[in-house]
Formats: sequence, structure tokens, C-alpha cells
Amino acid sequence: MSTNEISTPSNFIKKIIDEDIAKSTFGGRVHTRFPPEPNGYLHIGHAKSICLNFGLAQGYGGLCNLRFDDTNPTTEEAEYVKAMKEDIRWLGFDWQDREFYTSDYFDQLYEFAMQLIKEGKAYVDSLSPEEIKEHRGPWNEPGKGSPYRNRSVEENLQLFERMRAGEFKDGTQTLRAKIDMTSSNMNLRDPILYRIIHAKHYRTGNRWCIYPTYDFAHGQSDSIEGITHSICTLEFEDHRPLYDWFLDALKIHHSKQIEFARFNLNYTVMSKRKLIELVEGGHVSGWNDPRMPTLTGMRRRGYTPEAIRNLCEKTGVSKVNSVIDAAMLEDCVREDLNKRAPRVLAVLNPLRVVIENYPESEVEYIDAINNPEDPSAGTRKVPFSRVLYIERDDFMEDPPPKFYRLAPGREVRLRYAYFIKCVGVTKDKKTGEIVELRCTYDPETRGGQAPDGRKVNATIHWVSADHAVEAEVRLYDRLFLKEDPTDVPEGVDWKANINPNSLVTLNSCQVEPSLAGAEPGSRYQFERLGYFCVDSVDSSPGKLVFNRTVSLRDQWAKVLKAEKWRTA
RNA sequence: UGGGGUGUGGUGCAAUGGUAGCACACCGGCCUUUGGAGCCGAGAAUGGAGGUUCGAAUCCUCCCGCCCCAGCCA
Repeated sequence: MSTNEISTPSNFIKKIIDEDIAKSTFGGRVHTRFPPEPNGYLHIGHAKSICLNFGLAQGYGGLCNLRFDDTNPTTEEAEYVKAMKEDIRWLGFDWQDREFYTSDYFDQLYEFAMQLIKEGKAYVDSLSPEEIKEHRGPWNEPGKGSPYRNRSVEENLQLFERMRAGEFKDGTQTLRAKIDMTSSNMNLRDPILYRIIHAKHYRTGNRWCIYPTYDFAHGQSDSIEGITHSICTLEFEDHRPLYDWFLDALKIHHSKQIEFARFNLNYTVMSKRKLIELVEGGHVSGWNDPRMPTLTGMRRRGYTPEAIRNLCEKTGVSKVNSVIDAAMLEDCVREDLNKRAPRVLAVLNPLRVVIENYPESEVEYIDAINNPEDPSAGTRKVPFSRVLYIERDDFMEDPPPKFYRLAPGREVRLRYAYFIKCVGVTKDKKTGEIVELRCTYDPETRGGQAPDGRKVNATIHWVSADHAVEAEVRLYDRLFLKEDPTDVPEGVDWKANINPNSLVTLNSCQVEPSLAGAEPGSRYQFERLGYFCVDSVDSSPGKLVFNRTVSLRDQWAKVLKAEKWRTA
């Protein structure tokens, strides 16, 4: 698999692995793991870790385990396990039969704890949480040892057994490692190994009332599974000495912890607390709202796993805190969809057009290319008739110089069909709103070419009024107006940065008839507009609902924006 | 304040003593039956100050900035 390796960019983790392979540190093995805590939904930040861990294993011909790190019964649920598995599979990764749970190791971890007690390396502390905090001290002063620090092995064994038996209340006793209360690394000031939590665990039920902490569980779980490279995020850097301490003290397989920088994206939030706030505050429709950075939301939005994987690959791996530009994500999505999304004609804001010189009852079927990037996608027939809909934005009564679409007296091409010329504008007498355009077509231009060689400046999309299918279209945009949504003045809620136009729903869009039976989740390019997918929740054969995944790049929008600046 | 980590164009990542490169973004042009796609081009960076060296993003010294750690969360 090292051929795969050469094609993808190098990074510091690969260098470490290369060295380990060269020195045969782990017998040349590469075995990673993705260890989520099942207490929420996976988001794009997790995707980075998933791609890294599974990708590394793939690239080196190794293995990657899926391990649910479920040591805290108060926050974890089976529902999350299910959702996470679905998301990881959707992303394109397979853990085969290697689906593990830290809770499966509770017995073994308990044995490890006993071993440490017997060796005088752990003790039961009867200090209260407040007292423990106080003894630990601030980071510029050494901490003080607990008065219970030197209990005998016998007493500790007995107490620990009583902890497990449920004889104590939550928070009254802990098992701590005896390391160094004066360490400048707070993690080594006698870290807690076990705490008492009388709560039902979603997998082990009421079998346990003491639960290992992350520090005591993670490294040992890696060890049990024979993990070679345990990749985690930067904030665990200070925990590495502890990670190493446990494995050394227990004299068991020692995997290597490597830390990398978390993946951050601008114009969104990633912290669980904030995501919950968005959901519970009704600012989005749920965890799978297409504007959410969750994998379930992105899937519903129409993003492809390939695009997300490509983004993770392209953004590299380092130890510097960084923020990826949402434009990068959008570029990856467009790059992928451009190659594979079939093109269709859809009118979002319909403006009725009557072709005055086109026969009343005639219908012809015009060939349209399904995907110019992929000739094998073939062609389809699109009905054309006397009354059409075009995009309201494609007509201006009094166009500025750089607008080269339809205007009174002007000729444009209807995609794949004819040249039409605007010969009249019908307005609502009261409101003055344009309700209809009167046009003529040139029969000689069928297919879009004029025999006399005359050119038009624009090609616009259209649908036949009688044949079009009505649809709802949800135009999604970035959820926040600011790159950093949490950047608010003192006292202002970060949610004030929510983009009020992040969702615009259009109800009477007209799409070409071939879309009538479109499958939920299927993706299309609406020509000249963007990429859209059939909503997997609300769309039905009787009522099509499309989500805008991402718009097409839009030069005209840039011109408008530039004009706005100039006139502002 | 103690400890750990980290600084390369606007953003993200390369370059481990030898011409600072790639992608995204931005700007200009070409092409175009999608103002899409594609193609071409421009601008733009080594946190700072010293030092070692023929030569420093890279090695040394000092300084500065940013991030993480005082949960019985992970």
C-alpha cells in the first residue's frame, strides 16, 4: 500500500511512522484507532480524525479500530453509537469486526488498578472534590500530598473493593495514582484513576458504580488493542507523560501517543455546547439541519464523502492551531460535484415568457447534454413550447452595462433551444411588477446556433410552463456572518452573528420534468445556479424539495458586489 | 505567575544548510451554447534582533506573539 502513500502529501505523523517502520519499533506494524465518546454527533472536525486514522492505516497496509470511549455513564447513549457508526460508514471507512468499547475493558482496567495498588503506586483518597482541588494547588506552586496518600496496600485494597461494592456515595472516595504532587505538570499531581458514579451505564448497566477516568482508560485500551500510534489532539500533549507512566508502570504494550492540531472551520461553530445551543434554541431544525457542521447535516446538505475526504487530505496535518476557510470546503464540493452531478434546467424565481411566433399547441423535444464533463452521461430530451419560465434575474428592463442577459429588444439564447428576442413587457397595472415577457424566437436557431453566424451575449436556462414540475427549493448559505462566530462585543450573545439569510425557502420553483421521480439524496447541478440535492427528510414524489448544496461560482455576483462598493 | 506546544503570502500546508513551492482566496486575461468548467498570468510570506556559515525558514542566543493545562469531562 505504500504506493498509495507516495501520492498523498507527507506530514509529521507519517514521518514518525516511517521512522518506526524503519526501526521496526512495532515490528513494522501500523495500527490506529478512532476513539469517539458517544455523547453527541460527529462533525467535520471528527471527520479529520477519522480520515487521518483510517487513512494512515490504509496507506501503510495496517488496521484502524473503532473504539467508543465510554467511561462516563452520565453523558453517553446508545443512540449516539448508532449515529456515529452510520456517519463513519458514510464517510467511506470500514472497521470490519474491530468495533470496541472501553466499557468492554472495565474488568481488565480494574485489574490494572489493583496491580498499581499492590505495587504502592495507587491509593484511595478520601478527600472531597474541593479538598482535592485545594491540595493540587495552582500551577506556580507545588501541591500538597493528601493525608490519605500513605495508606497501606491492605487498606487501599480493601477500600477500593468497598468503592466497587457501592459502599460510598458519589464524590466521597477516589482512586489516585501516587506520582508527584510537586510536578509542574498538573496531570502528574496524583491523577484520579477511578471515581464513584452511581449511574446506569448504557452498556454495562448497573454492574459498576466506579468508572475509570480518561487518563486511566485510554492508554490501557490502546495497549489492550495493540495500537501502535495513538493519535489525538493537542490538548492531550500534557497528558502524554501520564499516558506513558501508566503503560510503563503496568509493563504492558506501549503505544505511542502523537498529537496534532484540531480541525477548525470558519463561519461555523464546532463546540458541542454551541451546537446544542443552536439545536435547542431552534436556530436550526436539528442536528441534521443542512447548515450544521455535523456529518449528518452535511450529508443532508448534499456534500459528498469524497469532497470531505479530499478536504481533509488537502488541509494537511500539523501542530499549529489553524482555521480552514469555508471556501476550501466549498471548492472541494464543487470540484467533486462538477465531475459527477447531472445537469438539469430549473427556474427558481419564474418569470413567464410567451413566444408570440411559436405555434400554440406545438411541443418539441430538445436534446440536452447531461454532463459536459462526462460524455458517458449521455443526453436527454427536454420539452419546449410556446409558454416558458425563465429566471427573473435573467431579465432587466433597464440593464446596466455589464448585464448581458435578456432586456427589451435584446436577443439571448435559451440553453439548447432557440434564440429569443424580447419584444414586450407586461406589467401589473397596480403594482407595476413585471408579470410576463413577450418574445419572438428565430426558428433557424434551433439547437442554439444561428446559420447567419450572429452571436448572442448570453445563454439562459428555462423550462416549459406546461411541462415543468413545481418544487420547493431551500437556499442554504453559511450559518454565520462572521468568520469567527464567537467574536462579539462584551455582553453580546454569539448567536447574534447568525446569518438571518442562511436559509431562504422558495416555494414555486419550476424544474424540468425529468426531475419528477428524483430519488431522495440524489444530486444535480441546476445549470447556472448551483448544486442541489433532493432533501432526504421532507421530499416526496408528490412534493419535491431540493436543498442547495453550494452555488456555482458567480462572476456576475462579483460584478454586482464590486458595483455596490463603488456606489456605497 | 509554573509547565507544555507553536509561529512561512489573506487562509491552509510544503521546503530539515543550497533558487522559499503547492492549494484555496483575491486580481487580470483567454476560451465558452452554464457569467459554470477549463486554460494562462500577476500580486502576495519565513514573528523580531543578534550570532555561526561561502550560504540560514532550517543551527545557536535573547526577545515577542498565539494556543493548551489548576474536571471526580474527554
